[in-house]
Amino acid sequence: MGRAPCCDKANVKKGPWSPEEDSKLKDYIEKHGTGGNWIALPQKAGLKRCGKSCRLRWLNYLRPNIKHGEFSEEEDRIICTLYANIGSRWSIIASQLPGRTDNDIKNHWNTKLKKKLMGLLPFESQCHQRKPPYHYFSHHQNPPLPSYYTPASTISFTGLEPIPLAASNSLPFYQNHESLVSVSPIQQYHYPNSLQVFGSEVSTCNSCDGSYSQVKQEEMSFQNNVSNRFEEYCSNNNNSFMFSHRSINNDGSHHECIKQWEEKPKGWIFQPQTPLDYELELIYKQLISSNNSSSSNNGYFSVDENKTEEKVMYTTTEWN
DNA sequence: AAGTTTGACAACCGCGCGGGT
DNA sequence: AACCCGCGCGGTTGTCAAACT
Repeated sequence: MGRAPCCDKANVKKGPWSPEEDSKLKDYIEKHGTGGNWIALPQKAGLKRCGKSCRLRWLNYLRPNIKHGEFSEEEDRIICTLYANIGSRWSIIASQLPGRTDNDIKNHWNTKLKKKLMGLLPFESQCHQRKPPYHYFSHHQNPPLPSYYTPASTISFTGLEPIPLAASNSLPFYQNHESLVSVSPIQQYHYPNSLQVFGSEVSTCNSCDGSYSQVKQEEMSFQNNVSNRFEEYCSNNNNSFMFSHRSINNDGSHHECIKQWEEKPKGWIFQPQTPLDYELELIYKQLISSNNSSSSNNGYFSVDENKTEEKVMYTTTEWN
């Protein structure tokens, strides 16, 4: 037997609140208070609403000193710091931000801050979670991704052309006629003086058939080509970067390769520039840390456990 | 201009906790 | 100790407007 409903669902109004309902609720509470009983309140206030609905409306919208509108950089920073430490305890986080409600913060996190964080995650982690960080494209000439990243099913490296970027200090992108390799600058922080190249999430490689050797050669050639371009870039920018990647063969073994995006996404770049960006980077590091200590869901983001091996490989490889 | 997609926000739902009996 | 019940929380869904195609 389930729990008895808190109200008669058939006789309560649902959906958006009208100004009249807001007025009734506000007037009643200002005169009489909540009386410590939300269930009984709607009837007393003359509202055809569930008590829980009234409570939510009051707490999130009608009560005095509620702050609406844009979150400040400082508020974002506090949210990120607290989230990194305690996770999605929205009520606790809200208690540190006067005028903000837990619902408000939760929505803000889900619609903005989390997406920003997702822009810092390695590609493999992003593939199973959220949409690409579209807003980071605005700084560059590269057009946005047309849709979700999709796994590459073929590998064909015949050419390699750098993709010009608007910002002269941005890291380069490289592509051949079917694939594109991007660089994840965030790795620079997780592994000092190192970077990794990453592409599609494909976990098996069709280079495992009879033509393996040839494709492997092309892969290595492509990788070397990118490597050379990269070293050139790095030496021009006084940095020392290395990159690599592995694919999982059909038999479960690994081999080194550069991954690709089949739909020719033009890549994205994120470089920390503000205190908030560094807060997000902190969360990113903690995610990596928790990924290393446990192969299961870290509690912040759901991660496909089938990808754990690859994910850990990314985060434990030493680059010198 | 119309249809579709995306983003932001509001609201709902179900569960666990804790106080009262 | 066991049960009931309301509250609060976090996850999820719904709605609507703006942006995009």
